[in-house]
Amino acid sequence: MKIKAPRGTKDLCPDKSYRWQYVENKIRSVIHAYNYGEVRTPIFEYTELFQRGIGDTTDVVQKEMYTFLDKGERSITLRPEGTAGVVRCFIESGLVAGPQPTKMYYLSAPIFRYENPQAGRLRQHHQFGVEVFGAKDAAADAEVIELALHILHSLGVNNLSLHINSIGCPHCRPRYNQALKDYYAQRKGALCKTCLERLERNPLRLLDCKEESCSRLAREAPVITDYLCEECAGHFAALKKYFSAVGISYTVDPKIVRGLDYYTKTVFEIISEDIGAQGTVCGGGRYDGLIEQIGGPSMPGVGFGMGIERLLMVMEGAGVQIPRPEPLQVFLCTIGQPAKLLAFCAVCALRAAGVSADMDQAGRSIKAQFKYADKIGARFVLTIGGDEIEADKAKLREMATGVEKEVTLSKPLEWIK
RNA sequence: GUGGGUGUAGCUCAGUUGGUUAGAGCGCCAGGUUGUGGCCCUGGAGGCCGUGGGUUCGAGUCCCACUACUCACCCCA
Repeated sequence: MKIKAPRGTKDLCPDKSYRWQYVENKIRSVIHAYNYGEVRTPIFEYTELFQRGIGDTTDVVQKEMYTFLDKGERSITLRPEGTAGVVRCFIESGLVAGPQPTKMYYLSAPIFRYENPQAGRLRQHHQFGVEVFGAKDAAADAEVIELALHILHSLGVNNLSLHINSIGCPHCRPRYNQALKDYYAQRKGALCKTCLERLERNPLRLLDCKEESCSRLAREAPVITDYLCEECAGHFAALKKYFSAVGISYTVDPKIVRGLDYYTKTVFEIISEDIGAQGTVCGGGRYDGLIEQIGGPSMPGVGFGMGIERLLMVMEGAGVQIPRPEPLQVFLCTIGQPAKLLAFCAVCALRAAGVSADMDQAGRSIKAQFKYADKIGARFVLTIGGDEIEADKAKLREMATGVEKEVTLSKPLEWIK
């Protein structure tokens, strides 16, 4: 039985990794201007962190975590999202005592969820994400969303829509939940089975149901933005003002609820229509209670996660051309052992000077060496044999044109000019 | 966890109403004059036909189970 990669995981082979590097480089170059520093936290944490942070009753914590006991009987969990670990690090490292706000990002961080894989959904995926701690103004919400859009645009992705919502805070959300329950309680007959179950536990979820009868009810249901407290309503209004000030278009979508308990006030998703059913490329929002929840001071936070795999799918769908890496500059064909020694010295010298170079290591015929050089797309090929060694001259052949020029064998750095 | 689709060579796929040693193209390796790529020609390697049962004289082909991949629900990035 062949051993295969675990279900829901993907290898990234050399013929594709340049795409990831392109995205990563672009993200770094854009975020550089935003005053964010990179943070790298462990891919596993104590399980309790996620139970406290994400919420005990969420699907993620209840059925999607990779949790196990280590040899010291500690309950460990592979991180199912990025924010909790960064918050833990923020508190533990003492950054809480530094100047605020603190702005951090993580890039291509592996994320693990035990889900059933499908298009755009894996058991291990990778996220780019940002977190801003200690900024309560809606300017921070606006900044992270603008940052996400800026990065997407810089990657050539434009056919996306921004959906925003406010889900209130611990002061106003209970009132809305009650209103929802009252509304649905009078209409139980039209609800589907699962929605009847959701009614008590998480009424917000009913708004998202795809059943025809449920979604018809949802259209007439109370809207959360009508129930926001003064502070939350003001925050939401301020966010919209920032958007219109810089010309960001959005749709207010009361159906956006998010499945992580820590969100307050602003929540948003950036959605693509082109990559199948899992269209959310970027999602996030504000989490003003989380830092305190995890044992830090009472301090607001806002951030997002962006799925790298989905991002690449969107780029592919949009036909974005990603530049391929430079092919090998020089390949050395050799005949005989003395030529190999000489070639080895030459590739060392070329590489030391920053010129990519390689030589035959398979012990092949000259013809096969040329074929190989051709297949890997080498720009130049130079052949070394007895005659060349004796004369200290060799022909450097440009493969695309077939044009050859004579070079001095002992001076490899003069070959490529 | 639930449902649909699909599993034959590294890849894309053929394989007739079940019938003898399982095929093609591409790719890989090697040759086609002794030191030269792309085109062409020749040869080679590489498959327990996803796994396990069953029906049958005989199964890649029919039946069942399992498994993997895939799409979708749920949920999310």
